[in-house]
This record gives sequence, structure tokens and C-alpha cells, in this order.
Amino acid sequence: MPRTSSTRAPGGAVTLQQVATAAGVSLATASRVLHGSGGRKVAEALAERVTTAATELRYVAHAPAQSLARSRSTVVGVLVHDIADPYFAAIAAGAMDVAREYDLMVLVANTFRDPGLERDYLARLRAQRARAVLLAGSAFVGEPFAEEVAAFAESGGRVAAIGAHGTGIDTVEPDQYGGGRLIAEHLVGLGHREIGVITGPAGLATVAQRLAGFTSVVAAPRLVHADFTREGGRAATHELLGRHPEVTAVFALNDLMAAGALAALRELGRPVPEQVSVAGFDDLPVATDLTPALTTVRLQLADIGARAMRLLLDDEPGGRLVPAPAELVVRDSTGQASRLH
Amino acid sequence: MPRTSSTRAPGGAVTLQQVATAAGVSLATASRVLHGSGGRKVAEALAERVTTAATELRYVAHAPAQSLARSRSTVVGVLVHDIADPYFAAIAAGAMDVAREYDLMVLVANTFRDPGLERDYLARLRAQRARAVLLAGSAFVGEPFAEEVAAFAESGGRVAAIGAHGTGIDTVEPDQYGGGRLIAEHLVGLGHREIGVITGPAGLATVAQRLAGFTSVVAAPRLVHADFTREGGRAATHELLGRHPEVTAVFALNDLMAAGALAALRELGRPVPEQVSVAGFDDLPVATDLTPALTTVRLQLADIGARAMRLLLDDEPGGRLVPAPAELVVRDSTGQASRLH
DNA sequence: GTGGGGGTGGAAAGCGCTTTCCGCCTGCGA
DNA sequence: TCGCAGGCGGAAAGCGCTTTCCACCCCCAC
Repeated sequence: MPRTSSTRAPGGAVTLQQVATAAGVSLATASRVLHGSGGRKVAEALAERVTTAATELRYVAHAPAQSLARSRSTVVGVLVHDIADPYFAAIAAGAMDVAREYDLMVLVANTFRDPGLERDYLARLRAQRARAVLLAGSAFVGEPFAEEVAAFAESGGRVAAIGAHGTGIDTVEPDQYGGGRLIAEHLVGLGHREIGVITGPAGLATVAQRLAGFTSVVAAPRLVHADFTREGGRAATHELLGRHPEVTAVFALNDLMAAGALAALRELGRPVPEQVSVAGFDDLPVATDLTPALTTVRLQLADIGARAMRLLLDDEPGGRLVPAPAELVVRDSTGQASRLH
Repeated sequence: MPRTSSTRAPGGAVTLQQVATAAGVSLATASRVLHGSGGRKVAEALAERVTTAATELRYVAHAPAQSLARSRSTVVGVLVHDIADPYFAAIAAGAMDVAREYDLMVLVANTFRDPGLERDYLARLRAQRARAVLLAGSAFVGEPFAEEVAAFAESGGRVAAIGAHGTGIDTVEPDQYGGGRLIAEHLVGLGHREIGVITGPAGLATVAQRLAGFTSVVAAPRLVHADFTREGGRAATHELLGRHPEVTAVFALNDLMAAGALAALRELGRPVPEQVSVAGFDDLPVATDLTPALTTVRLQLADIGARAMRLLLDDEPGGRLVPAPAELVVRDSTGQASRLH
């Protein structure tokens, strides 16, 4: 029988006290050796006895107890709409990389764009005393949500957001507006005049900004709202082409919808880009694999997530705004406007 | 000035004591009202005073303190290779859904298939006293890792895995082997005899099993190892076709690699499926949007994640094995073997 | 030789919560 | 009228850790 039975609590984990006892030192000394916050020194010999005992017993500090005693936890939260959406997955991955640098663990919460869930998760992150929370994907910013954000900040946590989220909190602001403009200019440059836009829910800040950028160039595009997903894009495209067969270009407000748009156009027998051009937004990995390869706007999502996390974890005062560039990526799904109609 | 300044600690959060005082009751009573674990009743009037005070003050219980006192935490861990990989993102999303049902928060850790990182994260999950951990994507199962898993279990946490991970722990076992067979039978049925397989790292259990299923039907395929990514698939395909121009079908061990394979074949001017058939594995959402649409094996990833999480959280004894089916999805990327050569 | 100071280990007081007792009060039966 | 049981609120002892003190020891200076 291994040491387990003798030195380890029956059902539980090893405590610092057990390590201290095993090493023949006091609790305080053991703590200083293993987690000592500088300043205080412990004699070589003792220190070694302690570390030996700790590894022997496979000791790891009880994080909740540490959080309590130090009144600072080692977790950060990331709120995303849906981690299965590659947009958010990329952001989360970037953020998690940075969190690792800081030795923090990341709590991820899927909000499904449900304001209730968002508030709920934020409260629970506050309960965890998460050191910081990253609001990825600006949701429907509303009064009660803002209140919850304030409560979080007030109880000592930092908050940062990707995309506009109100004042006072650190923000990484992808240039959604500029990206919308880029697509508009690109399409107009190709001679398109009848352009349809298929968009996600109107309440989404991302949607609003991309659209605003676009309409700053193309005054009144044909608009169809739908889910911010592939299926939404497919349905919206059918509806758009049904209502406005004259459109020569479709701007999908994200790549997922664009994939749906391409599928719909294939179903309709409308060749892309010969008859209808299609553009997306985000430059997800899938964009190159679509047929034709998708013209889109590149956002450096992992980098955006990483920068937001850095904003959260450095010790600068809050309220900063870091712009993230949007870049036009021209591939094969857009071409000269057709002269057919 | 709102109540903030008067009733809330300067930099800190509201404590239960403050709520109790505000409600004019003892700490014990407040605790019983807000988190009382049944059994004990508190008079209506008092209870209401407490809940009122709590919402007034925006009180949320200090989770680390609760964990400490109850010696059970409210977080679970999910270890994935890379959350930006849609395969893992889907699994994680399914798992998170179930965690929400149980009112648990999910700590996600990206291990990048690095055994050191895996061990490290597992230790930290143990430190957090995570109630359970889901090992998604069986890594390189090694001695030290197994030891760390044992330590986790020993300290009271549950462990479940997706894919084989050794004995004694709950496992959801996607039918990787059967999926490999399905593809093999499908390709052979189409008349293919010269088949190439592009695979991920040999040490990955997933890879080994899929391949084993395949070779149980097709004895000695041409093999090329590469990264388990789109780029890996592209490179491997170039290499494969260079070395074995006679192959009439390529089996990519996941859809990401298949996407790369399609790209490579396009670059080589080899029409799919007329000259070369391509099959993948996973049925990621992207599979339908590839051109031609990808023949692949469907794994219900979200469901797999969800079931694994249920395994973790119900109170049944461990060591169960839940099979998850693999289903052939025939699309356009596979066809009759060409008679060209 | 004695006093003092620097350095190092240990005792103990929390951190915010849960939960076991304990004791009070009420109400009922004898 | 008194006793006792049942019910419910409160005091207090932890949960495992950090951190402030305090005490001690050794060494040096006077």
C-alpha cells in the first residue's frame, strides 16, 4: 500500500498542514516556502525539507482557500455568445493564451445572446471573485446588464470588452465600421449598384456598426435580417433574391452567413461572381475553402482576444480604447457587376 | 450618492454579514435563508427581510469561501487540445450546456497537445478543487499523465474522457474505428484500390483508431503523416500525390485535413471526384460548404460533449463506457474509381 | 560580560462562509 | 400549575490558507 493511506486524508486532498508536519516545520513556514510572497526568507535546509515533502505528497494548494485568504482569485471570465462559433472560439483562444502567461485559469460562459443569461453569468463570475471578465461580442447593451457590469467592477473586478460596451471600461474596438466601408467601396468599384445586405439581428452592435460603415458609402441597400448563422444567411439570400432579383452583389455581415449565401446562390443557379458577387466579414478559416473563395474583411480575432486580455491584466488605469484594424481580403467571390439585367 | 458608499465596503464586495446586519438577523440565519440546504426552516418574515436586504445590496455569495466551507466547488474543468479547433469547440459547447443545467461554471484549458501543459492544467484544476474534469481528445496517454489523473481522482474529483483514456474512468467512446471502416468500405465499394491516407500525429489515439478501422478493410494504404490541420492536409496531399500518383482516393483523417486535401488537388488540377475521391472525418459544419461537398463520417460532437459531462455529474459509480455512433455521410467528394491509369 | 539588533521560525488572527450545537420560547398535556 | 417536547434563532467552531506579530537565537559591539 502506498503512502496514501497513512498521510493523506481518507477522501480528501493533502493540506498544507500535512506538508508542514511531514517536513517538521510550522504551517507558517511551509506557506512561506511554497507560496511566500518574497520579502521573507526561509533557511535553505528547511525550505528543501518542505518542498520535498510537498512533492512527495503531491500537494497542490487549495485555490479557494488561497483566494479567500489573499482575497484575490486566479480565474478570469470570458463571456461569449457561443464558443462553437469560430469567431468566438478564435477570440477565446487568443485570450486564453495570454491568461496562461499570467497563470490564470479561464472560465468560459456561453450566453447565446440571451441578456438574462449574460447577467446571470456575470453575477456568477462576480461570485467567483473572478479577477477580470472579458465581454467578447457586445450583446444587446441594456440598462440591467450595465448595472451588473458596474456591480462587477465595484466589487473589485476588471472588465474589458470587444466592441463598444459603454464608457469607462477597456475596449478593443475592431474596425467594424471601416470594414463595412471597405466592402462597400470594393463592390462599388466593381460597378455594383444594386447591392443586397443580409444581416444578423438588428440589436447586435457588431451588425449595426458593419452596416453603418457600409451605408456610409452605399446609401440604401436592400436589407434582409436573419440569424447570424449559415442557415440564416441561406434563408436571407433566398428571400433577398426573391424580392430583389436585380441585385448583382450580396454583402453578408459575417462569413457564416456568406457561406449560406453561396449555398443559396448555388441552389438558385446563379453563378458567383459572374452573375452575383458575394462578400463576407471576419475572414474565418473557412473563407478560403468556400467556392468561390470568399472576398471578406479580415479581423485578427486571436490577436483581438489576446489584446483584450492584456488590457484586463496589466495594471494600467481602465477606460482605454484599442483599435483593431480591418483589412480587405479580395478573393474570387466578387467580380465586375454583370450587365445582364 | 447611492447606497454604495454607506453600506458597501470601500473596495470590496458585500458580505453575508452585511446582509445579515442590514436585515437585523444573525449570520447563521442569513446563510440559512440564502443558501440553506433544506432541512432547516426560517420564519417567513425573517426570510423575506433577508432576501430583500440581499437583493438591495446586490449580494452574491463569495464562491471561494463557500467552496472552502462546504468543501465542494462549483466549477468543472474541460481540457481540450485547442478550443479554436471546431472539433473541440463543438464538444466544449455541448459540455457547457450540461454544466449550466447543473449550475456549474466551466474552466476551459487549451493544452495544445503538450503533455507538460496537460499535466500542469490538471494539477491546477485539482488546486481549484474542480468537481470534475473532462478530458476531451485523448492525448498522448503517458505514465506521468495517468498519475496526475489518479491524483485528481484521489483528491475527490471525477474524471471522464472522450476516447480511450485508460481504465476506471467514465468514457464516451466515439466509434472512431467503425468510422474508419465505413469510409474504407465506401471507397472500396466505389471500386477504389489505390487509396492514400493522410493522417495526424501517430501518437494520437484518435488517429490510431480511425486508421485501424480503415486498415481493417484496406490492408496497406499509402500513408502520409502530417499536422492534424488544414495546412497539414494540404502538404500531405501534395506529398502523397507526388509519391503515389496512382491513388484514386484520399482519406483524410479529419475534415480539416480534408479541406487541405481538396485545396491541394485543386492546385494539382486533379478534379474531385472524377479523378480522385476525397473523404474526411468528423462532419464539421464546413464539410457541406467545401467543393465538392465532403463525404465524411459524422460524429455528434456536441452530444458527445454533453454526454460526457452528464457522466461526470450524475452520481453513478465510475468506469462506464458510453459508445457514440459514427455515421457515414456521403456527399459529392467521392465517386467511382477512375479508370485512367 | 552584557545589551541590543538583525534575522528567522511559530502562534494566532483572520478571509467569508457553513453547520453543529445550544438555549430560548412557545404550546401542549397531565 | 408545572414539565417537557418541538421549533427556530444565534453563537461559535471550523474549512485551508496568508500574514502579522511575537519570541527566540545568535552574533556583534561596547
